[in-house]
Amino acid sequence: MHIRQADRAKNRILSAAEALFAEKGVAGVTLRQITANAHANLAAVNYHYFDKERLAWEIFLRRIRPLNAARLEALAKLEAGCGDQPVAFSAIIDAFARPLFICGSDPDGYNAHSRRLVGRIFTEPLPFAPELLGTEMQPTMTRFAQAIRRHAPKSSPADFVWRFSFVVGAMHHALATLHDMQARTNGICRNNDAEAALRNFIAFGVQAFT
Amino acid sequence: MHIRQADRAKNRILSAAEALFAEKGVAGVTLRQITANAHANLAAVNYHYFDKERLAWEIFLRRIRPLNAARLEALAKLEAGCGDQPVAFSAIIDAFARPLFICGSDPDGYNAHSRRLVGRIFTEPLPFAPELLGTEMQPTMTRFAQAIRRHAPKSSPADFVWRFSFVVGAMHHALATLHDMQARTNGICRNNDAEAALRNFIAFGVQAFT
DNA sequence: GCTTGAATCATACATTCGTTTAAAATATCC
DNA sequence: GGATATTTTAAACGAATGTATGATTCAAGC
Repeated sequence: MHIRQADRAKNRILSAAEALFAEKGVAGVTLRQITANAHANLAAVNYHYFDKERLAWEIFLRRIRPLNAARLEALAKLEAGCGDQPVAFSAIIDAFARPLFICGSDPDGYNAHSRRLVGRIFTEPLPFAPELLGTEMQPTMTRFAQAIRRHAPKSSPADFVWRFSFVVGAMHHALATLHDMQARTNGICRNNDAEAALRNFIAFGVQAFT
Repeated sequence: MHIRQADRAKNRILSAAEALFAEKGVAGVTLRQITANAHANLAAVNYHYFDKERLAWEIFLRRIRPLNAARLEALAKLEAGCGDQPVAFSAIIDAFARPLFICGSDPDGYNAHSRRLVGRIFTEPLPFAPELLGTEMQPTMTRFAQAIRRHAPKSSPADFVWRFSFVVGAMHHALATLHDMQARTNGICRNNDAEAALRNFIAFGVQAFT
């Protein structure tokens, strides 16, 4: 039943637009490019997503929401799992970063383009960026900031916040540039090597807070 | 002599466009917005800069070129200054970051918008981005990577390259989001506090490589 | 098989985009 | 101060943009 031909175009548009937005930014992509890559009609975007802005909103939300849910769930499971004994610090960083580099339980085609898209979130200039960051990202950020601060050597609030910001920046920059690592490292790193990125980032993040 | 009224519009366009590009990205800004903010005529952009792309090119180059020159000069002076004794490691990170956060000898109106613009360089999707990064950024990057690697405990080439990439990412993310720190740190940090950002980043960078 | 609702399609709309033109204004130099 | 070069201006251009329209095709239920 219901291998609906109906939502095929709708989903093709979602994938094509995600890839294009990740490469060129939302403002740098036209609906005609999207529908051409998706092998769909121009009017299909407005039919299925009302307008370009809501399409972008849905694309970002489709990734951010399950990602942050996975991060919070991993952190909760972590803190609940080991009773009163302190949580392994690297496990917190892992819970923070792994869903961004390697998709967890909610694949839905999470790929290199998705990573690059998520890496754009903080710098992509969108009308709904403040709301998106405020409602979807900020709670997870403060939640992890608290967890990290609890398990790391104390420093002044300002020092800690700066450090946290740097670590987040390193992570998102890595996501946004993972597709181009080979050229920028003179061939030492491979492109889109998410496993290596995650492994190295965890070590990096652990050290940053200790 | 020659306080030319002539290039006033030319310079006003440069400043207005830099601020707008920093906020909304190149693709998200129209020539009409630029010329309106610059109190100049629409045709002035094409007259003084030929087209929008060359305007963007000049804007990025105006910042990157003196910045990288200042960084390389600071590093050279550092290595020449202390004979055979090892260079203070924090001084290398300082030479790397200071020209980005606080303008050195080549002000020319370097300000909060300039920082945000420079912070965009790695993620801004421009036709000339590969060339810009390759010819202007890459040499400085490899030069500092060598200097850092020489004065830091040895690690495998891959590990070091990952770490270097993370540090660069942290730096550029900080530049790109410095304007919005107060909201994202629940009021702990001030907006556009470049001195605090630099101070904290140096400590962060030193630790990342030791 | 026919009807109904949804999806796709070709096409056109009104704006807005970057760019061009040519005249008006301004600065520069002898 | 008048000739010359440079800059600014208003107006318009074609092309490209997001969106809307109405017909057509498709899938499903009775």
